[in-house]
Amino acid sequence: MTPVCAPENRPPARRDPFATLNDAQRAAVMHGGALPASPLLVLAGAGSGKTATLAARVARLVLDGADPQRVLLLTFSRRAALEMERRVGAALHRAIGMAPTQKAPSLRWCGTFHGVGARLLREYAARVGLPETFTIDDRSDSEDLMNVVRSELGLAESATRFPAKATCMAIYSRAVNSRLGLHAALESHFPWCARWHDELKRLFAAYVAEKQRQHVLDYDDLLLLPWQMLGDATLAAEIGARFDHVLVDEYQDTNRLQAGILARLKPDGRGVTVVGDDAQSIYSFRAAEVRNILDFPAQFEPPARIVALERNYRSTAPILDAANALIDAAPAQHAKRLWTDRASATKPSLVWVDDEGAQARWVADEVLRQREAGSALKAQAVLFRTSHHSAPLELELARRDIPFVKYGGLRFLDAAHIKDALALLRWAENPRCKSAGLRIAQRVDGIGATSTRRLFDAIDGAGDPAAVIRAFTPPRPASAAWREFVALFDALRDGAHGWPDELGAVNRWLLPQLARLHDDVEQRSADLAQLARMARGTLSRRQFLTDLALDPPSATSEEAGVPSRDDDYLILSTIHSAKGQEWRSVTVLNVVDGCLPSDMATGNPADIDEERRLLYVAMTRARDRLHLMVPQRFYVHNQAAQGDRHVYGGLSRFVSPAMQALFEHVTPTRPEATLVPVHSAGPAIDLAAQARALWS
DNA sequence: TAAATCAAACTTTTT
DNA sequence: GTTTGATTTA
Repeated sequence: MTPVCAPENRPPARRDPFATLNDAQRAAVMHGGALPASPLLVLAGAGSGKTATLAARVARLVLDGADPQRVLLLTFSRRAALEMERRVGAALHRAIGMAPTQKAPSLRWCGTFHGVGARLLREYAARVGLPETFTIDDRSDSEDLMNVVRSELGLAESATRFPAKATCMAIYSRAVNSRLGLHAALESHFPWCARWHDELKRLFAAYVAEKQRQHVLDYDDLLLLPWQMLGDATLAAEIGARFDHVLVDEYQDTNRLQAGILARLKPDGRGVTVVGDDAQSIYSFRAAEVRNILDFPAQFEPPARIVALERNYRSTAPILDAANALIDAAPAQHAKRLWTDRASATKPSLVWVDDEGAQARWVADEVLRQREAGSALKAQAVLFRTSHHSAPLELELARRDIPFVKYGGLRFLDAAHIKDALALLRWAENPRCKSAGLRIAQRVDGIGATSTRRLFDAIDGAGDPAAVIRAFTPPRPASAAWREFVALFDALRDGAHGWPDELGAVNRWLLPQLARLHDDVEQRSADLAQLARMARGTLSRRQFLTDLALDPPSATSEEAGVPSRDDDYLILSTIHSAKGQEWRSVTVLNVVDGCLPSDMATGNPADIDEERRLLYVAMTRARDRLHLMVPQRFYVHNQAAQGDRHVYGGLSRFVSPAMQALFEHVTPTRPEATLVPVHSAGPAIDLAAQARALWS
């Protein structure tokens, strides 16, 4: 974690929690004095104490009399929000000299744009014509709904293939979040779908109508609707006046819609602080717009003040040199240069291994070596571009009994049985919700697609959807099973079991259905029990569903296992999920062309630049040790055209010869001599020619 | 006629 | 391992 006390290790002064800040940090913290100040942009390089500075600024504002209830703090993830709240609390404790047991004033408005958006929409629902009981569809629910509408409009049967549901959703989302509209979204990011413009427009209109009919919001609505709400001058003034200070973290990863919300909330920028680093912008696939941070200062008259945090407290000089060399090759943006005084004789290493198997073995060896040398597993992380890149390593770790926790990729909530349980709750909460209903109805033994369609045709026209569900006559063979389901549904509607006990009833009903459909009921049953445990801390079904939709558990085993708190485990994470974190030792897998940059992202120069920043983010997570792994050969699964095959990638194009010189080169000795060096000269004998000669 | 069952394809990154 | 499409079964 980035230290609040700078490395000089001065004892923290009791009444001045800011004594340890460096000059730039202090400037950011003190900017503007007590009243809402002119806008401020803090350019915070990797490891420059960004979180500490932002937390200190909030603490300073509160000490100077700001009302914590009137501070809006927007973060990128719920995890970052919690961390920020903790740090602000700690800084206040130190400043006021509170006992550690005393609670610091809590920040009521600290969360993600989506989370805060959902909250505002609930509060203002009545005034903007929204049903107060709306539920939130996650991305896969939205895709399912898009698929339903797509079929209803007959687009699935087009002579030439119409974009798949996920693509349709991506286009819709891009059009909304970029605020550029359908035409521009297609031109810039989906040119191969541009000829479907008119059909897509029709599809999206129907999709929106369907959401409204179902009292359902998707992720994009949580930004779009607040933005539209703030388009009303009266509401904008009223809501804007509720906040004296608005601070936004990770501003480089906001999209135009989010920037629009900020602008409508605080048109003159008074009291606004944004923090970020354009070199770490890695979310453009989610329509994040680097221009937000680049153009921020000039939005205002006079322009916003810029403070750059350039001193890196995290990494050793050789690691930082390598990272700087990498990012220097990127098109110049906000100019800044990270420096550190953490000298070290240890260069980062480039580790050349034969293939992914050798990579997994080497990493496991190295992890154990470092642990023997006194570095806890938790202080070490292995990062990778895509979730499945860690699969061989996970096997190797399991084989050697090395515990690990994986962040990113497939989530707990993505498992089919967990979705079933949540869909059941969601359907009880909102019987109009089709993505939930379609899923659940078909879990009932004897109910399939046709019966479900008939059911929803009836629901669509009805005033009381729950009554339709109760009165529905299923096909004869399914009637007993349906009665059983309706009994559960009614109990959930009436709150007969109470919250969170009703999850027990849900699981009792669901398990037999799962047993019928899958054969690994044990694990699924354990997952459902885990879900029930997670529900314990929540107040109501609605809150539980909202929380989970907006803040899914980020690690596959974060909530799953029962690893006691002091257990030591290795961290595995996608680079995206590693944002904002740091470890003593970082190993990056598959630093080869095709993985980094991903072959999915080699389309245009902007995509390549983003892949470079991704590697930059990965490298700058390291404090003392950094290893970039270069398997000479790696396996590609299930390619549409050729099936599984090996690919000879070679070192990532981002690691230029000049940059390579900044690394130690490690070539583990090979156990056997059967491995073919990739860069050997031409073959001395030509077996292929001999084989051909047999038939000529 | 509808549901269950079986075979085949598909997996970037995430609020 | 899940989702989709095709075939078999009630």
